[in-house]
Amino acid sequence: MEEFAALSGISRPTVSKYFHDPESVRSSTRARIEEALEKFDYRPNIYAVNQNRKLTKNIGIVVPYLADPFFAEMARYLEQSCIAAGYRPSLFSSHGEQKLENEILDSLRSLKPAGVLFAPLGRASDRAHIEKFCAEVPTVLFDSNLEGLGAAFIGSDNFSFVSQTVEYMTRTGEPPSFFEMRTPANPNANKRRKAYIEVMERLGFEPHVIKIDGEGWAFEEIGHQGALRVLEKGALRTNSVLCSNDRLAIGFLAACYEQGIRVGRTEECSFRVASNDDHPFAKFTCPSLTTAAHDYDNVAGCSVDTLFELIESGGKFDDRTETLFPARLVLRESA
Amino acid sequence: MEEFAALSGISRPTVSKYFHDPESVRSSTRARIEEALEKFDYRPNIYAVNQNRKLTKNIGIVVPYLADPFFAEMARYLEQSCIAAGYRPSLFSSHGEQKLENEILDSLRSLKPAGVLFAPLGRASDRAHIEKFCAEVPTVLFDSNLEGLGAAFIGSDNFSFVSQTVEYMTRTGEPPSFFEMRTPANPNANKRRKAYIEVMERLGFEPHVIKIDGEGWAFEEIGHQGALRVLEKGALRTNSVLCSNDRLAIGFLAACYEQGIRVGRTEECSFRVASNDDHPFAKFTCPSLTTAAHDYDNVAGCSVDTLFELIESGGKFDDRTETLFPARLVLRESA
DNA sequence: ATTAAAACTTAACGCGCGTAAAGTTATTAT
DNA sequence: ATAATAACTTTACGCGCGTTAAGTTTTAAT
Repeated sequence: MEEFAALSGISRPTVSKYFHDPESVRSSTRARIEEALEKFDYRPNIYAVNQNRKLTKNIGIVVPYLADPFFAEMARYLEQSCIAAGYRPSLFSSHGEQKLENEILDSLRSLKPAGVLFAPLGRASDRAHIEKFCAEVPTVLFDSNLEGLGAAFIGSDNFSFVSQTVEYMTRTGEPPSFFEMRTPANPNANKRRKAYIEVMERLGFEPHVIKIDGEGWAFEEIGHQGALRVLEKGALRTNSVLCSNDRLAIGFLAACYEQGIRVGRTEECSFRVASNDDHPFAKFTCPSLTTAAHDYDNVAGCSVDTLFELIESGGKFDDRTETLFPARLVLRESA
Repeated sequence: MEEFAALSGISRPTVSKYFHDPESVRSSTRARIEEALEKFDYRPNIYAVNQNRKLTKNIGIVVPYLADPFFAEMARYLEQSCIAAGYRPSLFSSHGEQKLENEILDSLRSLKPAGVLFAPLGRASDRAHIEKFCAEVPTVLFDSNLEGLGAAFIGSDNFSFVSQTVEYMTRTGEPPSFFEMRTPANPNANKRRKAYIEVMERLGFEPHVIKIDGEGWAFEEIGHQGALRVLEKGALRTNSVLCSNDRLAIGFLAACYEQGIRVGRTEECSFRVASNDDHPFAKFTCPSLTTAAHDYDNVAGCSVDTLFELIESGGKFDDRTETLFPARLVLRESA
């Protein structure tokens, strides 16, 4: 930068000021710097820049499992929103591992981020570690709520998801069984089960929860295996199933197809499957998946907006807010 | 660090040495540092650490589109390999945009990475920009080859993919048409088309390439729309189709299902669909997708190994090598 | 015990930049 | 033209650490 300043004929502090905010220098100075910039194409080192600044433009984005298309899509949206707002996002995936999640948070401190958008692992998260992190770095939680942690939480209203799908299925056919993993990684899954039971009881039906075994993040495979077992045992009480999430449903549909069971809402079908999330590929399952869609835009948009507010208000909110967006029922062919 | 050194009773340079390599200090010193470490839990700032070091442990990983499960899976493997080797990976997605790809490379310089694993956009890449970057930073290209750029290229042998699928399909049924995007983003697509034509001619069949319209990375949707049009027009010469990649095939299968066309290799099916890639979800399509699988492990493993060699040999190879791994034909139900 | 080597400490500089203070020049207002 | 700002330059220090050189202590070898 010293060199570049000399070449442009401007002092280094002024050049530094220019890079912080081009509008903060006189237009004639700006012109000279930009002229030199074209000739020598210098760029400040973004990591050194943040070394001695209280407020950086860095934002950390942490998701639990990036190979899950839901989080990949979410991350894409969040990154682009941050860039549009003039921030520099850095994306991290915990790959489903607590150890990695902790390490990511630790190394995130070095980035001195202005704020962090954080979707925790959930059940596998190290609460104490995260609590400590949130106390030091302005953090907005999304997707998966850890009670009391972070300055705010933005997510989807699981009750809205399940009540819409259950009500739709019972209104247009038989009440569904609920298909889920025995030990779900994500707290949303628990809320969905509770919502299912509550809605079923309110409607005067007996809830029927099917819990399948399986660990990790290979939900399609777990759903597939689980569905084969359920179909084989004839463990279903009615002809309709509500899956806890779309990835399980993808596995369920594959199992039905293999078994020659026609799934759908038309007359020639013997079976109906619905789900929750509106996974990016839910439109392309066979049959296409009826599902309660996350309000992607609003959840992502509200998350970044909340973080920006948090940053502007000095990293602290008076009280922790929880914002939940309702689902939008997407009727396709499977139910 | 100054503080921490004082607290541990060891001089700062020695503490610094410890963090660089714990084995490089006497065991008694190491014990004292680690004791203090537990009491005060200090961590060096990873970005400041790299400031004044010629050789960092940072590795950049850049993929063209992270919301594509293929790249998500690849990135996961690469990240974990780097971590296992004691490096610190940073992951970036170009989100399909040249501008972003360029910016990522620019900001990657600030990281002073020991090396970069780079899957370029392909057709949309800014060759000159990448060339300049590769001249400064040790870079290994993977997945998508840009002739002459980077110290090495590791990818899959597209000819092996297509020859296996075409030969299998012709051997067990009718020769396939080839289904692809008119203007594919990725150079692999062009190689696959050429391979298809060559193999078909060698087998004595007339190649038949179906090009569908569409831009961007929403391949399922593009494949879906394209398939509907093709099926409507009856533009197929035989009852079998080879899709350029699995994501197009997922769209194709969805279209077939909607049209009531039974796809598969059994007798009651009127149609066969095969593809290339072995996308993580290819096992869960309906019917499950017969496809030529990338050798994920070897491509990813060889990419990191090559990069480590490159780093150890000072960032330069005598000549640029291109390593291609053959496909493994995965027979499932669709063909 | 003597000695050489290994490991350490102190001191100082460097990385690439932010930032504050004091002094100088340019611009705007009157 | 003059004064009051605004913007700039120079100087200097700080961030959090790597790294080197010179001197001191510890350890291992004879």
